[in-house]
Amino acid sequence: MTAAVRRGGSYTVDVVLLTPRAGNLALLVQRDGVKGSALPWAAPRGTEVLAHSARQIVRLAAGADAGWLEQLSAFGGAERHPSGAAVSVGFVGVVAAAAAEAAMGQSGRRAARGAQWVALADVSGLAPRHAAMLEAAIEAVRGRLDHSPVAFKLLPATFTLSELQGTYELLLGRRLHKASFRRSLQAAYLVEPTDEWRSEGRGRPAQLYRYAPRKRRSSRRGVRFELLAT
Amino acid sequence: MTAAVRRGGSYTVDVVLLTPRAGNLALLVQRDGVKGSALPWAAPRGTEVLAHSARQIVRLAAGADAGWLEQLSAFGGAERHPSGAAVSVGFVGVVAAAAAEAAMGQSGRRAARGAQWVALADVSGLAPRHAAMLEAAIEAVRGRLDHSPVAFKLLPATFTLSELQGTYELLLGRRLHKASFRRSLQAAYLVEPTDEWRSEGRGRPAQLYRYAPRKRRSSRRGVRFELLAT
DNA sequence: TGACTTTAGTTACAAATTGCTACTAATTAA
DNA sequence: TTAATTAGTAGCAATTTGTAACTAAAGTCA
Repeated sequence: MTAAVRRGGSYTVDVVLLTPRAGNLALLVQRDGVKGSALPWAAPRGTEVLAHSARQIVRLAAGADAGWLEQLSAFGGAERHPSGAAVSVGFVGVVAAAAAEAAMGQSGRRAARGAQWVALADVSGLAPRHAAMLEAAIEAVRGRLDHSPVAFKLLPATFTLSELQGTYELLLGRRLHKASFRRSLQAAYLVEPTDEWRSEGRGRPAQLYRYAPRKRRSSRRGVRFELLAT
Repeated sequence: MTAAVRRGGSYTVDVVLLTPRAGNLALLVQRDGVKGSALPWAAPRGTEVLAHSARQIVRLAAGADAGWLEQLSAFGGAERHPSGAAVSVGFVGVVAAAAAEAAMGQSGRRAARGAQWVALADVSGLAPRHAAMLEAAIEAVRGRLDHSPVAFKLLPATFTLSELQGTYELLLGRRLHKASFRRSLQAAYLVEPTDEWRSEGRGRPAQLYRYAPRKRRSSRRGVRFELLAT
């Protein structure tokens, strides 16, 4: 694969794949021998649709499908890629906890050899370009949280509102207020209650909801200058 | 240039460059002979920093520097590029009206031959990949208007608040309310008044302002579900 | 001159949104 | 039973937003 890149001077597609794990975010890395970790990547030939390449990389490396997958941007220049490719197209994706676990389990292992989930805090030894992609990925997830169903794709088909809020807090890296969160959620018509309840140890049982967005118009509001001094 | 792309199987960098013109947005296109229009592009060799390539393309094609320039994403797959390249990295940029005019003028022409500004409504004959880039560029500008000083870079160094609001309206494609716009602007500490006033025909003269963002913390608010049903 | 038009800029207020505290509800543990 | 723990709701003060109506300073024209 590396040889193909060098010969053709082609490009690579690389994926930052995230999953929740023990209350934190974990990243899928490939560990080959003694060398550091790397994001899963490939060097597609010809005119394949970029998103297809990315989906294929996820399937091969994680042994599961990404619930959400979106392109970041292209990375090039001085920051080096493990393959030596001049340009790399980055993608971010998320995999639900259950799917990630299943593919890694001893029994039905479908993930690639050498692939493993590592807590974000413990990630080290990435090539410069991969480190840049990881940073861009976190920022992209936070920026698109309002407009993409990222959080919902990190959860199973039914979930409690506390789990949903916890996912938002995990991705945003800050706490949210319960009442405000639910009020905003209600106004957005994004979930509908099932008639199931889950009793998880102590405390009052929580009602399960499913993601079922109803059509509505986007609210056109005035401008909001979030622009900060450089 | 096309030959180089075919031989190396390399990538291209393409730029969607916009400027205000007669109350509308205009796009910089290259018209070569009878064939349709194309966005300005290049096929950098080796490990050049992508943003540098983009800046160079702007300078050569428009004969001026972009006031703001940001990467969109990579485009590949079935949508064809004029060069036949497998992947293209798109950029969006804006040029202030004055700079764009100066470079195109008969006297000090520094823009490339065949380059011309065309009103967005009149653009036609773009290759599929370039059409996709243009669409993505408009969306990107609207999405980043709150976080990037795009509008300010479209204006001269000093401007009236009505001109600034008009620029926002042009980019967003919808009207804004005067009092609300000014209130938000004030709260963001982005501009400061000069002691100059401009009298433009009839009506009360307007005070000139300059872009001078003051440091402030980004407001951390609760979540906002802008997510719409697909 | 003085009424009218045009554009700039401000004020004021009702309506909607938000942050937050304090409550009630339903369960397990002791 | 009582305490602890988690789910969910109510209500209210504070802030933000949409909007109409105002004042201000210029030009136009009878």
